[in-house]
Amino acid sequence: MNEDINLYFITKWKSQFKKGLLEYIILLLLRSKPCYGYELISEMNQFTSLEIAEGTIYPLLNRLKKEKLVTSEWAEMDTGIPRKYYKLTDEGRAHLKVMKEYVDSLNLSITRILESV
Amino acid sequence: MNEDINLYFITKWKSQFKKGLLEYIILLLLRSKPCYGYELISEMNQFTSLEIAEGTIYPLLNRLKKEKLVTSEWAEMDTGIPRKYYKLTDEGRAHLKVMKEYVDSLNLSITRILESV
DNA sequence: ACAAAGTGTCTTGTAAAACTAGGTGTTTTT
DNA sequence: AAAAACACCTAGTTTTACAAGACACTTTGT
Repeated sequence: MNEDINLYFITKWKSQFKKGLLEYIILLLLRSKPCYGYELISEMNQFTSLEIAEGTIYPLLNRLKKEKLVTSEWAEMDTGIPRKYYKLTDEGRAHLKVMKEYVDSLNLSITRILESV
Repeated sequence: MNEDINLYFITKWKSQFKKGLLEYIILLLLRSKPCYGYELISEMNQFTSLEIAEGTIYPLLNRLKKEKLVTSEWAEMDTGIPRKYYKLTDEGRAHLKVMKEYVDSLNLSITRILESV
């Protein structure tokens, strides 16, 4: 059935498809509670089929912090390694709202294309 | 209401968000009938809020052609400038199917996050 | 008749982000 | 004691959207 599928193309495409989506999902995951980086990776694995590398998430979180969409705070644990918790700011919440509207409108557009074309 | 929104961030994010999505939508638009580049730009404007530049679509179409997901053919017009029509191949259709499944599954994931987190 | 806007394709160079492939150190499991 | 999992980070590579052009023909407005 899928003998014609160029996996190299699909893999590359998936990687490109992630761009922007990842930022959106991270902010979405931070909506209800602060999370630390490693935790976000496992939440991502739990909720989606997206595999996110550590080399991806830490620069991404730093970007969000620089843009003031999140703040970060070290948390000493009773046991285990200290964790850096990231928390959504009011500004981040406002941006997330705009992003959600954009994503929703595009989804609607795609539905329209699927139905009419 | 939106005085806190960093438009530079949103613009950059939207551009990143397009990556991969654009390839998907172009293939989607080619499902039912061959189109030429300029036509795809206007269809894109008609169906979505995505603005696609000419400098974006022609390299993209060439990429799809190199991957054999589309073929192209010049068409002389009775009047007007010749057009290069792009047509989805069987291979392209198969890839589109895989891509649609991926997009759908991610949409489901996002819905799950929105509902549960 | 002439200018402007629209139609149509294409190229070059730049910016942004995911990923690979590392590094560091701690804690838990085997 | 060794291996795996936990937890953070960085540098360099690859890919792609986009800006800013070039080129050429056709239609519209004055």
